[in-house]
Amino acid sequence: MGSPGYAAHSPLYISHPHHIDTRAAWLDEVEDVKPPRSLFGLPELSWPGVYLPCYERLATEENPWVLRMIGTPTPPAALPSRTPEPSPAKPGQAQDPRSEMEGQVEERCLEQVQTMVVGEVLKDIDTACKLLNIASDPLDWSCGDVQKWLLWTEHLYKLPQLSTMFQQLSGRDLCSMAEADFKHSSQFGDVLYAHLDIWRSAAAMKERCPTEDSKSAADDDSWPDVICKYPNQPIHLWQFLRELLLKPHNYSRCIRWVNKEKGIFKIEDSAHVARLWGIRKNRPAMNYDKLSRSIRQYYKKGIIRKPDVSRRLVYQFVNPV
DNA sequence: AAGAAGGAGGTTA
DNA sequence: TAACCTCCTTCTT
Repeated sequence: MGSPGYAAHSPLYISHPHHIDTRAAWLDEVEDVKPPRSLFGLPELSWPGVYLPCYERLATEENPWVLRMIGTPTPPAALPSRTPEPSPAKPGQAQDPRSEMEGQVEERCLEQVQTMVVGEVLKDIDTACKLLNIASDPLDWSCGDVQKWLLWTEHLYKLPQLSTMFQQLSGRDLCSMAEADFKHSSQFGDVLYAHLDIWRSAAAMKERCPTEDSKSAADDDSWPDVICKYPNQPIHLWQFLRELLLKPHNYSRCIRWVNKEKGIFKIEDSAHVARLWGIRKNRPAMNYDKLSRSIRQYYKKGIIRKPDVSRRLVYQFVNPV
């Protein structure tokens, strides 16, 4: 791994960059064990002992979907972490039917977890596509789309500036580059390659399972009708902010609900939110001064207002979700 | 210093 | 024409 602290090929890192340290520490604990990679770089499910604690560590208030997935946390002592797999029953030795059943249950649980993780990764990609107005398949990206994706990835995962190194490259050009090319391009080239790899895997998966994809898109009610029905219509700032708010496990570090029922939200990182908006609108000079001016234009229109008790960087949707 | 408020003119789809 | 974008001044935190 060329970049200290970054675990490439990990969807857990991809979706949860603020858990890098924890995950890195965890990886240190198990660095002698190298799981086989599957789709999205997930370890294969035949490797349960090390896999589960990872989700437990991700299960924070910022990752409610992980909490949903694992349900009641299993006490660490009960997890078979780093415990050798039970050895196969020797001929003539009676297999304990109870442990066999537990094994099957565990396997089913793990399959469900993997399905949900993959689903969440696909949703995250779907969200990014809609926010950026780009195709989900990197092969379809124009040079401009590549720049948008690079800028977005840089800012979302706090990577150093990478976009200047891939000027004039289309998505197809980017996909034709080997991991080594990425590594040579930048200190964080391997991280970027891992991100791209996940997008490509997702696109390949969508191609294989178009029905599942359309089903998940239909189930996702977090997008306003105006975006789903008119995908090429320009997104409004208020819609953009709302979509960031509806994806707290991705964007809570820059914008979060203070009171979702009342529609009150706080911009935690004004520069970051402005940058994301600037990427979306192809306005490199966007800053919070300009973004806030646009928000204030909503006062007269009755879309956003300041809450009754005015606070810095806190606004309120007039019509809450 | 950073943010809030709002006027005014410009740009884009 | 709407929805910003940009720049600006003045005031507040």
